[in-house]
Amino acid sequence: MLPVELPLVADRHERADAAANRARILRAARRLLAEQGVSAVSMDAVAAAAGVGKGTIFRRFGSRAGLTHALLDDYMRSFQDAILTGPPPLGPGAPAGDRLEAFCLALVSTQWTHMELALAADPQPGDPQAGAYSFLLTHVRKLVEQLQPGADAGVLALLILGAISPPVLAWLRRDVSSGDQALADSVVRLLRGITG
Amino acid sequence: MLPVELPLVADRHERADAAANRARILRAARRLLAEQGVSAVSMDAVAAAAGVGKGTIFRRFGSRAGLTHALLDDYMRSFQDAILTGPPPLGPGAPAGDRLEAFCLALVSTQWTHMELALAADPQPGDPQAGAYSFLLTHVRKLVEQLQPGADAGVLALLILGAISPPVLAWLRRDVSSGDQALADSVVRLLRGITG
DNA sequence: AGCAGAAGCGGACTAGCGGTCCGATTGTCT
DNA sequence: AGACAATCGGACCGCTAGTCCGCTTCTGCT
Repeated sequence: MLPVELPLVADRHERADAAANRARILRAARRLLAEQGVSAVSMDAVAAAAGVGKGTIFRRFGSRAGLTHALLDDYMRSFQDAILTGPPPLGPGAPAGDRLEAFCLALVSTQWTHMELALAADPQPGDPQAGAYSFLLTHVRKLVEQLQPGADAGVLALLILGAISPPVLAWLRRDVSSGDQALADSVVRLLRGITG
Repeated sequence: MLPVELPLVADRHERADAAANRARILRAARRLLAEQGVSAVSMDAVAAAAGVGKGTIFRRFGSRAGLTHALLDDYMRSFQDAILTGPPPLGPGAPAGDRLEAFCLALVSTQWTHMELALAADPQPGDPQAGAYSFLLTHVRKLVEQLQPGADAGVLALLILGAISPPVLAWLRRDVSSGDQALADSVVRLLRGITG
């Protein structure tokens, strides 16, 4: 399940104006998302902010989900790198329990930082765009397989990712007045059932 | 946080035709949801299926969220009763750990049965309609407080409910080929970090 | 350099959504 | 029976994601 070859990385021969427009679209979308929140990121709004026609966006990214996915790639790629080749405990080399804990805390932290984007990109069941998500899922499943050989690792992995999914974090940020430390403690505590 | 007085239970004097229409709307919505899935339940579709005008639905239920909430009340009410006054371990009387486990398994089972509805009613952060959800949250929080006095129970409760949230279950049903028993085992295993 | 054809572009257009509004209708109480 | 308020229906609004196609612009070849 290696890097999944995230799409749209540049066709062999992309025209210069097309490349420039893609960059402008991504920049505009990111700015809108950061400044006005997810509800402000309609395709029309992005097109207007980027100074291109709506057709251009759809030609480039296919759909709203495709654009979201492209935005996600940025920091997901570095997250994947940290897991696959970075230093322990996030990267290889540490015991599975430590890696699982580090992974969950890092994912929480990343999603917390990019909350608006994480919410927008939260994959719905059946979403064929779920490539990045399935990378996370596979990683967790492998760690759980080592930690709990008798369990159904696929199911457990899904439960774990659900516990720290973007909607949950968004609820937390809104309605629960707890520090980051309380959140980290809680995640670790919940994982103790798995990490042993 | 008692039963939250679920709304729309019948005004003091509701005209007979209005009551009949409300029943027809709910019946039609339930049928559409079961037969065609959540994406088929637009307000226009419900109106057509119920044989009433769209205005009637909005007069009755206020909004799409209100209608969803009304649909939810049905089985949520009995679920609340089972928790507040039913026999242990779901109801009062059993140790907190057993109650938490029983609660989670029962919630999974209920949502599994009413998957389409549960998905449609899954509250978004900041949703003022989240009354039924906040009942569940409070219940879990209280149990966690007993089990883990040192922890931030509010945060943990949210994480636990996130792990068995409707989107997670929907993913499971779609993409993971595991029996119900594997799911129950996994839930119990994850909770072991909390139940001790 | 110039040209031809492909690639890209923009924005009018469509279908469908949740939600509003108000003239016409209907039930209810006296 | 009659009057009045509650209720109804569906046209209408603003908005969305996504499509389509005539026009423009870039680029590789000669």
